[in-house]
Amino acid sequence: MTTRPRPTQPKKKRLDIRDVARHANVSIATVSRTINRIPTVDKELAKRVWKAIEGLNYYPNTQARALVSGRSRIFGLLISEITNPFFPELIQGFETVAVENGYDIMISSTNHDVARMQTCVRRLLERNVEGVAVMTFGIEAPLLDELASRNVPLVFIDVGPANPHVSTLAVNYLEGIREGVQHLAALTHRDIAFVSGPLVQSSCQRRKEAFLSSLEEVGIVPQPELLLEGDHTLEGGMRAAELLMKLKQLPTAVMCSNDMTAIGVLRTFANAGIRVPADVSVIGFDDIHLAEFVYPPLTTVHMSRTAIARAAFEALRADVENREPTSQERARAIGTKLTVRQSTGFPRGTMENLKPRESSSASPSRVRSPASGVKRSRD
Amino acid sequence: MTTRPRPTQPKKKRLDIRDVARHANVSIATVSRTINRIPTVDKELAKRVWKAIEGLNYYPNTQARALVSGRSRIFGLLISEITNPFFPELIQGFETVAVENGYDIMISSTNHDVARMQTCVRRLLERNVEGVAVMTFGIEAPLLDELASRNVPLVFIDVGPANPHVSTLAVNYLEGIREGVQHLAALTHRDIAFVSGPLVQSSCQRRKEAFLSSLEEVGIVPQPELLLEGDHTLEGGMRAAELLMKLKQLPTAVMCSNDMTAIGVLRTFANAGIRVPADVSVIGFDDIHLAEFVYPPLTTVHMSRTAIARAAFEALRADVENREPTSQERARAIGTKLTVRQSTGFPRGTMENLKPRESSSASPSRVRSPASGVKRSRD
DNA sequence: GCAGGTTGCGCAAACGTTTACTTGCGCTCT
DNA sequence: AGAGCGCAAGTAAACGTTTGCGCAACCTGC
Repeated sequence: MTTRPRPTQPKKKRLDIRDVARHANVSIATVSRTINRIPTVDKELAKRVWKAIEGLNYYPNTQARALVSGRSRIFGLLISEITNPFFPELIQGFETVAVENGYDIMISSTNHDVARMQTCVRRLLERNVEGVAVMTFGIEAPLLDELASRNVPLVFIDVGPANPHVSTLAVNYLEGIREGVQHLAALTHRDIAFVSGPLVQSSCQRRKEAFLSSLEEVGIVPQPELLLEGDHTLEGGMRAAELLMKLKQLPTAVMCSNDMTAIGVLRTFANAGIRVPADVSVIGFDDIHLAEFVYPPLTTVHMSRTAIARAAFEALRADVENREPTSQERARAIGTKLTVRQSTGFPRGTMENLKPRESSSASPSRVRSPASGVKRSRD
Repeated sequence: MTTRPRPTQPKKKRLDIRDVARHANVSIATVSRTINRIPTVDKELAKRVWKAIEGLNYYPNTQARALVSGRSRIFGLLISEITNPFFPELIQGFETVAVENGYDIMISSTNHDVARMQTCVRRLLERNVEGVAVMTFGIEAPLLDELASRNVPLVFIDVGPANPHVSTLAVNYLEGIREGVQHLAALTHRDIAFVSGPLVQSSCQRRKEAFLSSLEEVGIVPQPELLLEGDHTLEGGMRAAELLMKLKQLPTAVMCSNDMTAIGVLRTFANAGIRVPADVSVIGFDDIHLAEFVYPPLTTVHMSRTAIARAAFEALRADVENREPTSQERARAIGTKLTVRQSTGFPRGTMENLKPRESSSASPSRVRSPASGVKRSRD
C-alpha cells in the first residue's frame, strides 16, 4: 500500500452547499433557500440548516452565486487619487454603507492617468460590478460610454449625462461658496483671489463659477490676475501662493477650490512670513479632517463625505433593485456650508488702527515675498 | 402575430465566449486557450480569435473563470483605518503592482473595531481571495486562525506566526530609529521623550523597543515619565504633547511612533508658543507625504510604502504560484532610514550663545504652555 | 506505403450556486 | 368521500468559464 494520505483525504476542498445539505439532511435547494431567507422554508428545517452551517463553519461561494444569479453584489468606486485625503474619507463612508447592505466595493484609482482609467473601467466590468460611483471629479467621455453602453448603473458628482441608468449627485456649491464670499465681504475684503482646481474637471468649473457669481452678488468685479488655476494638491497650492506673492499687490483674501490647495497656500505664506489671517485670509473647500489641525485652523466650506457616499450608494441601489428611481432620487442634493475657523479675519488695512501694531505708512504696499526684501516674523 | 420584440431580441445578454467562438469559427476551448495564452494554439487561429474579441469588444467573465479555475485573482488588503494617510500611500503601491500582475485587490478597513474586523475577514473569505496582506498593525489571533485554517496565504508586517502559508515582512525599525536617536544625541539631547502607538500592536511595541535600546546605546537611561502611549492619530499626538507640557520640565526632544502623532505634537506645541526646533526637537516615523509640508518640515524616519507594498505582493504571489518561497522570501527585509528636515536642532541651552536671537537674560525661563505656569529649562 | 509519434483542436465534464419546474402531501370544499 | 388546490421540498438545468481526454491529421522513418 502506498503511504500517501490521498485515499483518506482525496481532496482538501472547501465546504460546499452539498456538505451542508447532507449534514442537515435536506436538499441543497432548501439550504440555498434558507441562506437567502426565502420565507417558504419550514422553521424547523431552517433551524437544522442553520445549525449545520454553524457547525461546519460554512460560508457560500460568492462567485458561484454571482455567476448564476447575475448579481455580483459589488459596487465600483472610481476615484482620482487615493492619496488625496478627501477620498479616503469618502471611501470610508461608502464602504460602511455598502457593507451594511451586503455589498462589497471595489476601488479603482485613476491617478489622473487616462490609460490607467481605461484599465480601471475594464477591471470593473470584468468583475461585473453592479454599479459604479464615479467620484473622480471629471472623467473621459469614451469611458463613460463604455460603462453606459453595458447598462451599468452609474452615479456621478455634478456632471449628469441623462442616460437611463445614470444618476447625479447635485452638489450645491453655490450655497457654501456664497457664504464664504459673503463672510469675506462682511469683513470688508475686496481683493479676493481664487485658486481653482484643474478646470477640465466640471466640478472645478462649477466651484469657480459659484465663486464668480457670488463675487458679483456682493458687487465685486473679479480681477483676472487673481484667478489662478491649481491642481487640487498641496504643491499646487504652494505654487499658486508663490504666484500671488509676485503680484504688485497681494490680495487680502484667497479662496481655494479644495482644502489641500488652501493648506499649500497657508504653508507658502507661513514660509514667507505672511501672517494668516492678519495679512491675508484664506478659505478652503471640503472641510477635510486635517483642516481643523493646520495652523491656523482653516475656515472652509464643509461638504459632507458621508452624505455623498450615502447618496451615491442609495442611487446605485435604487437603480439595481430597479424600483424605478424617482427623479428626486436621480438628482440628489448635497449641501455645502461655511465653517468658520481662524484663517479668516479683517483685511490688514481696515483693522490697522484698531491693532496695537506698528502702523504702516501711507504707502499701500504690503507684505511681500521674501525675495522682495520685506520680512516679518511670526508672533 | 404578436408585436413584442422578443423573438428578434430574445435577451439582452452579455457577450459570451461562445459568441467569440462562433465569430472566429472555432471552438470555445480554442478561444479560452487563446485568451489564456496557451502556446499550443495555432498562430493563425489565435489571430482570428483576437480579431473576433476586439470586434465584439468581448471581455471574459471573471466569476465564471474563478469558479472553475479556483483562482479569484484577488488579493485582500486588510488595513486599520483608511483615513490614516499612511495607508492610502500603501494601498496605492499595492494596487499598482497588483494590477501590473493581473490581480485585483479588495480593501477592508477594520477601523480598530473587532466586530468589524470579523466581518472583514468573512467578506474576504467569501470572495475567495487568494491571499491577504495584513497591514493592520496588530490583529486578533482568532481571526488569523480563521484565515490560516483556510490555508489562505498571508503576509504580515512584523508579527510572524510560523504557519506554512504565512510570510512576514521584517521591518528593521532599529536601523532608522537608532539613526534618529543618534542624530538627537549628536545634537546633545539627553531628555528625549517617546510617544508610542497603541502598545497592544506589535509593531508599536517594536518601535518602542528600538527606541529604548538605541537610547541605551548612547548611554541615556530612559525616564519613565517621558514614555507616553499615543494612538497614532493627530489628536493622540496633541494629547501627548499636552501631557509633556504638564511635566515639571519639558524634554528637549520628542520622538514619535508615527508622523501623525508627530504632527499632532507639532500642532500643540505651536499653539502653546513652543518653538520647534528652537525649544524642542521633534522626530516622526513613516515619512508620509505630508511630513515634508508641515511647519517646520518634519525630520522623520523613512519607511517606504511602495517597498512594503511590493514585498507584500511578491510574498503572496510566491505563495500562490507555489514555487515554494525561499526562506529569504518568507521574511523580507524592509529598511528604515532617517530623513533630516527642520524639526530637529540643538537643544535650547546649548546653542543659546551661538544664536543671534534676543539673548535671554539670566533667567532661564522660557516659552511656556498657556495652561501650566511651571516650566523650566535645562542647562 | 505503413506504423508510430507528434501536434493541435474539439467535446464535454466540471466548478458551486440559484431557481423554474415538478412532485408529494394534506387540507378543504362539495 | 373524492377531487382539487396550495404549499413546501426536491430535482435538475442553467450560469460562463477551464481543462482532461480523445481524436483527427499530419509528419517521420524505415
